[in-house]
Amino acid sequence: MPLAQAERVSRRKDTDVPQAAGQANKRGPRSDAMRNRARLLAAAAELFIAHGPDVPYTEIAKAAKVGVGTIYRHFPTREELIEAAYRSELDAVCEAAGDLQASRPPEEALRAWMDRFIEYMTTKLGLSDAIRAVVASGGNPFAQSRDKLNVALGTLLDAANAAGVTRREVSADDLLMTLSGIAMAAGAPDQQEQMQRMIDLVFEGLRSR
Amino acid sequence: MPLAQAERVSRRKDTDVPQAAGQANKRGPRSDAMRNRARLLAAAAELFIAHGPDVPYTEIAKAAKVGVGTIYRHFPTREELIEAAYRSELDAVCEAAGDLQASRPPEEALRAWMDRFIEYMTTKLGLSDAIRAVVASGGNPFAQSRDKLNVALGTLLDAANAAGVTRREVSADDLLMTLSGIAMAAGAPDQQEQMQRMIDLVFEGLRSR
DNA sequence: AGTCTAAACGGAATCTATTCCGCTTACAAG
DNA sequence: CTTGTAAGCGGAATAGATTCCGTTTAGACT
Repeated sequence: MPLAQAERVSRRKDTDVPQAAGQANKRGPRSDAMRNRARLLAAAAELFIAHGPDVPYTEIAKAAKVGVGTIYRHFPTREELIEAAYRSELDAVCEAAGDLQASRPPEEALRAWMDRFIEYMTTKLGLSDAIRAVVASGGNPFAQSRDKLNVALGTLLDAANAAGVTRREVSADDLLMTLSGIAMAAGAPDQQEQMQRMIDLVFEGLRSR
Repeated sequence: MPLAQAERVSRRKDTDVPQAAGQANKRGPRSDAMRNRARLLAAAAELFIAHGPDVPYTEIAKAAKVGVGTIYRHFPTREELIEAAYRSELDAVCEAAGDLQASRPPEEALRAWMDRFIEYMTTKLGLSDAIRAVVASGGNPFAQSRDKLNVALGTLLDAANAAGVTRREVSADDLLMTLSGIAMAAGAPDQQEQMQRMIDLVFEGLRSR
């Protein structure tokens, strides 16, 4: 049972290093490591599009000209790899928040973004059982992206709050997780109808009365 | 990519057989098959409790004195096996609906059952990433159980509707799926707090205004 | 009792995931 | 320009999942 998974050290300065605190941290990632990571990402993105998210690691490794071990080193789980490969699209979802906010009334903008997010989840991530499992599995669903998403959604939510259409008690993160849940539970992009109804349900719960 | 999964024929009379309709159906399952299935279930339940939901198939097969092939024949996915093994507990959840309804006002009963259901999901199913994935993945989350759950929840929902505390538009199945989603998204039985807030959110959406 | 057929079986064969570790290399310090 | 060393690497080895197919058997029919 792979409960505790290894964590790569990132280059952030003040991560919880066991030793003394506040010391300038070790060394950055090596250049070849960065090269490999980039090549891996490129190869993976290509293969995912071509053959779905279940392509064997050996294939990806071969395409990227690295050993399988290297994949695991950079992306301990398949989902992290998938997430990273799709990161740019997720970013687009986040950016959409700004546009929506600028072009529509708060309530509508919020709702539209919710739909957009779910669409992303079901389309891109929905392809894979595995990724659902991980998005689901506790801790840090979309790792780095979660923060960004929270900011995006938070903005919309604040606006809606300010406009008095939603209850302030609901946090962006709770809403985000609930939406993820819906995406996962509803499954494939069919189920469209049920999914809409589920979002409606949540949206209703969000609304101030 | 294991998208379309084989389906066993059940002994129900009028399942969607491709051939001519309304004809008395083929033959029932063979006696040895039923024996094996029962033994498999018993062995699996025991091993799941003892070693978690990830016990290798070979172990289960050995314990049940069958070949691995037989496991796959009866339960094409690990999750179906797990679900079947835990069926009785799920039934208990369904039955709880009756008790709750008898002992509490509709709104409270409904809410309590929602909590109960989530508890089941996170406790029993929450153990395994894999099962979340499948519960999630499209089609028929908990197969046969889904019906039973819908009936149970439906009863409570009807009562709440009758009492005027909830909006009639929300169907039991939509609610059920939304709850599953929450259970999956929230992950482990920690996250308790966030989960409660998410349920609150949905419950609020359910309430008539 | 004997025969026939579809259902069911088992487990070897195959495929993929994941770990592990000895070798290689970037790069900082001297 | 050396050299020391931790970071990084590859891929063989291991372990488990899943498929496949030749063999066995329940049970219907005679």
